[in-house]
Amino acid sequence: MDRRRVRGRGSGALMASKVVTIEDVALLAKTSPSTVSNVLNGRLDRMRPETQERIQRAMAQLGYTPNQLARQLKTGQVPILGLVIPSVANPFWGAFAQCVEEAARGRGYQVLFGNAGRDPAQEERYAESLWGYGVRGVIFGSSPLSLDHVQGLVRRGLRAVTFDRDTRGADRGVGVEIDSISVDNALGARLATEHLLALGHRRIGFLSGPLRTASRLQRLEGYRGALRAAGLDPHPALVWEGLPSEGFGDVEGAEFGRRGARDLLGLAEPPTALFAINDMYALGAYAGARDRGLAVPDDVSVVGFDDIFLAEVAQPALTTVRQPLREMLRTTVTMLVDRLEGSRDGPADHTVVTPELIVRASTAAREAA
Amino acid sequence: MDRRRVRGRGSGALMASKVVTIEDVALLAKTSPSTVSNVLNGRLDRMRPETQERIQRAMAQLGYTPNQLARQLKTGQVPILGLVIPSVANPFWGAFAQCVEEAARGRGYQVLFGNAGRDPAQEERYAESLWGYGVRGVIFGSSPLSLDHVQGLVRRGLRAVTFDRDTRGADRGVGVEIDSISVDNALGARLATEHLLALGHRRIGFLSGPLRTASRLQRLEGYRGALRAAGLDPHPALVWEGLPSEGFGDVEGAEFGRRGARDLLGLAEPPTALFAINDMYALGAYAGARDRGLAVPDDVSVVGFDDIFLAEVAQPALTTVRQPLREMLRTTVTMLVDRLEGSRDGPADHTVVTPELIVRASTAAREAA
DNA sequence: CTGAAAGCGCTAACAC
DNA sequence: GTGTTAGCGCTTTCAG
Repeated sequence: MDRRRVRGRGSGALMASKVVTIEDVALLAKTSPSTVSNVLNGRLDRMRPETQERIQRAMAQLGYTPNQLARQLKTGQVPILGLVIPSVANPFWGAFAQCVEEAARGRGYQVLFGNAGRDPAQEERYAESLWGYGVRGVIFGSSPLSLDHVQGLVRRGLRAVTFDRDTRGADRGVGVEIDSISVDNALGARLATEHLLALGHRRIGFLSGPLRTASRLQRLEGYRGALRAAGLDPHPALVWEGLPSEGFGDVEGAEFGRRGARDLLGLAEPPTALFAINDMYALGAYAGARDRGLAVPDDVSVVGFDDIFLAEVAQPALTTVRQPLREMLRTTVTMLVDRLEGSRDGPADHTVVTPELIVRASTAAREAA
Repeated sequence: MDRRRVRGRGSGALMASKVVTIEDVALLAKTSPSTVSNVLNGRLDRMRPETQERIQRAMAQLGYTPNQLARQLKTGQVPILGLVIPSVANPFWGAFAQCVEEAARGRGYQVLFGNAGRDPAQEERYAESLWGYGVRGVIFGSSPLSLDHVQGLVRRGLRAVTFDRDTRGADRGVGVEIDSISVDNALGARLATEHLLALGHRRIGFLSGPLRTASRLQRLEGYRGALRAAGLDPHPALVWEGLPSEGFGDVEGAEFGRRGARDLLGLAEPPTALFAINDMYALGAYAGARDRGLAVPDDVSVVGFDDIFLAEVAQPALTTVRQPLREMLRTTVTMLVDRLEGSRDGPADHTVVTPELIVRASTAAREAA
């Protein structure tokens, strides 16, 4: 019983907290720890119903909560999925995290997340620390181009899935197993650009932050490809990349979009339409257009990417390329958990899903002008 | 060395993962586990520099990551803060989580979050499971009116802080220690309402989801108080509460706001201004007004609450009551961590911070009509 | 300065 | 059926 004494001591002493253990329960229920453990693990067939009941009463009475730490120290891993994303403050990643959480819950897992702001060093630190907590599966949302920083962990047994990042190249290089899932970014960009082209636009701006991400590069390619296919020459001046030094603008996506739109629309020969790298940028572009005294879609058309829920509420409702987040993330979690639990094996899987253009009110035919 | 063998086995076997332990490091560095432990814990004064160096080399060579689980099994708690919020998909809570994460990181803590959708049972489940992981401090974002569901845990030693929920009453009732921090909701609502009143509005709608939260009730009171102070009689028909059965509309806040605005603006004697319970509702109200063929602010003025980053980007920019989230959460984390680490003690603290009205473009003087 | 040993709370053999 | 025991990887006295 003296185990009950206050624990914390020494400098920075952690505060006391009385902890009820399996042994306390066993004592009260007049049985042994292992039997209690058996009820914890659902092996009820190994005891008389009355024993079980006694134990359950004891647990309730003491307010017993199993110590997962101890439990997992044995099994070697915890039912937690790590989630590394640029920033939850961005509605897209917020929704992302939510979907992951729902899917994980369905499989009995919880989610430990970290904002890494797309900094590889930060991502690595997270992955390391997650590993330390017994987390054996992590999802990387929109990772930097290289995945070198997690290779070590992966080689040690970390199961990872990247979102929005086809890891096929990386795999070959180092021979590690990294599943990936992503939308067909090039196709999405092409759809968006073709839509604008069909509306008669010829000068189409590409609004993006630094192109340091696989998906962004692919979107740029899709945009260029569509332009070329239409016999147009992609003009570099119409591609706005922000200032590399300023980070990715995940939190301030809208602010970046605003600035970019303002810049692009201030050109001598301004674009009549803007394709934004994502919806936050697109929404920012609305404000940028307003700053220039231009109206969407009358003076400029705007297309986004992602179809976050704000796209529909926006004024005007945003035309955008939808990626089926919820479904994709359900798949992601399934892949990951299956790998963790050993029910899935074999080479890395690279799922690519097809995006869809959602036409709303932010795009219109080019003015006769 | 045979410890290195594959671990997983039995049904649902967890996959193998070779784990490097402190002992492996000690072996390679030709020293003892306790000395390695000492370098892990920064007690470098207890060894010769060369020993330390040997150890560090060994750790690097083996790719050693300390097992936090084991470590914390000893100390009894992990440097993780629990965060229970309605839904990260809501930009307000996303930003909230982000701020908490930043502040926590500054103190060496990570964040484990759960979406509880304001369901007390779900909140309790989270708190329980968090406790099981050794999490001893949790932040509850906008909790339900009653905190009974976590009292048990709190009595066992859980440190909690509630956001947006003054727990003074609860404290007295059960004698537990729950710190709280919130904005002065009544004042905020009053500021918003008075602003509208000053602009000449007399029929002001109150747009909210179910009033099952302390903060929402307080905002309603502030609104009513301001109306009465102006000699106006708060009309119940102008208070829109949604359908209780539909949940709080955290994810779909905007959708709720839209519906509510549509309802209110469809009344025989429609309001000329709307005070929304939060910015998401307010943004939704823009769409609702549009649905009725009304323009903001020309036909209806709209005021929000929170000042999420979208408020500024919105079209028109939203007039709103700002709560200084980042600062509040820094305080919250400080309070909590101080309690956890024993450097703060004593009775529960109830911080109430003063909100500020930010006037932007969504409010205008009432038309002569 | 360094090492040996005793647990933290739980699980999983293996006896009884 | 139920209890005993030996660790999981680490920290922490307490001896050397």
